Amino acid sequence: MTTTRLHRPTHRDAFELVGSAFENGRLLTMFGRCEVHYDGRAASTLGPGQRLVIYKPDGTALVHTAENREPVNWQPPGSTHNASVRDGQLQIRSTRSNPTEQLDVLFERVETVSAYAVTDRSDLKLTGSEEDLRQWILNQPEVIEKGFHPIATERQTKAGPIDIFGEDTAGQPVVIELKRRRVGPSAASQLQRYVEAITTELSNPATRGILVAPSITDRAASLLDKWEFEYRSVEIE
Amino acid sequence: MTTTRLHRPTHRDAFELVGSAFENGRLLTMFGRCEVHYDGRAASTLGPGQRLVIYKPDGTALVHTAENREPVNWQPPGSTHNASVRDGQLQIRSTRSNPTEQLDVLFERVETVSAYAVTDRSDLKLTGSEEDLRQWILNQPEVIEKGFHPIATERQTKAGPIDIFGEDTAGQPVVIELKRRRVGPSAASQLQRYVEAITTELSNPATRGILVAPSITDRAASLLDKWEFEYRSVEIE
DNA sequence: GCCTAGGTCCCGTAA
DNA sequence: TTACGGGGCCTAGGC
Repeated sequence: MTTTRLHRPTHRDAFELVGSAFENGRLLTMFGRCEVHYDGRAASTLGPGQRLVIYKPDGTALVHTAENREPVNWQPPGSTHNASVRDGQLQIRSTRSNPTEQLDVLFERVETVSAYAVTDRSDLKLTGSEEDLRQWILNQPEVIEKGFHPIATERQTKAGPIDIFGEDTAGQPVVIELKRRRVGPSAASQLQRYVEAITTELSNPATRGILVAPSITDRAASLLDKWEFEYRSVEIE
Repeated sequence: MTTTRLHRPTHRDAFELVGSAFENGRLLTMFGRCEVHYDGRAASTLGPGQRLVIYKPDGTALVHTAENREPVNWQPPGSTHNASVRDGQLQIRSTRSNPTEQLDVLFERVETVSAYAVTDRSDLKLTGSEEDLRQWILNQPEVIEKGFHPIATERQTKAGPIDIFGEDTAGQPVVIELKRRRVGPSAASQLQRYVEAITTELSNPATRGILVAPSITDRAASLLDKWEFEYRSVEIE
């Protein structure tokens, strides 16, 4: 029996199903009128209303309204769920530690509960990431400039790892920061921190910084200008 | 009739329900074996497996597996959903423009479909945000230092808006960057950009920068040190 | 529409 | 465990 469903159950019947779903590692969906209380890194309350609530076997909890991609409340994976019936409400509490957080969903009425056994899965294959852009550039370094010679990826510095580190035809060090989409000021600052670290480490003030991205905002461009860094427009494919 | 459900429907029956749910602004959940294809800012394929798929009346689409808080695939609000039956599969395509993106969910078998009418709602009240921290500091500016005098919040500069701008007892400008949680290098760089902008704008090299957060990483601390900025540890109550 | 930064960001990876 | 940066980030608020 892979799916168990109840329509407008009593709190006690819902409680039974929910409890066994938590025990048996089922994926659980609930729809009904509820209020939600969260306390942890922040704190929130959500007054009564109809929501779709999802509990996953990995400890995730999601409270969704009819709008937006983001859940209005949630608990990350690693939490533990616990159901109880009290004061005429079905309460489901999800707790975790580090940080200590607690999410309470109080159902006044449950419209539907469904428990699914998820056995069949496969993994996502995604292309177009920053990693793909890096490989594409390493395969044709001339898109940076003629004679550019990559030496290392993820080269460690005191400021963190550099996306691509290399040398130009004059043998000067080049720090490349890659972004797969349009960049703002933070990417320019990130590049600045890396160039600063390499300049210090190599005692070579001729170290160049190049920001590689499909496009760039005005403020980011003026930061690059100030620091005498360069920009290469590179579209991902 | 607020809820309509089908268990192991034919593709044609599911198609009917899905279509009317899209038309009538219902919140739709589906569970079944499907594959998923996405193309847009990136591109991805997800092989056959059992997933929970959610379609919202605002155009949101979510594909959830049994793990993680994040959907494995999705479409943001503003997309339009369209169902069809072809090649023995129930296909639901969600498209949007700017950027142009397309999400196809191909159901090989639908275990459950549910359509919910969501009429009852209320809004989230959240506390503990950076805005709350700002108000708390404005009410007692001495937590920054004795005699600190706030002048403006969100003060505009060429580099962007400053969280809190003020003066110290010596009448020197003070730029405050607030963070509600532990900060890393990016927050220090952000502060640096603002202090730089104010220093230039006021032609006052004595401009002070203060980072206010519950805690700080070593790299962030050494950046503050280099730029001669200060740090105040402030817990959000 | 773009820009900027916050977020209970989540998430993976490396130290 | 913490630190750091990517993300199809999403979302809100300005302009």
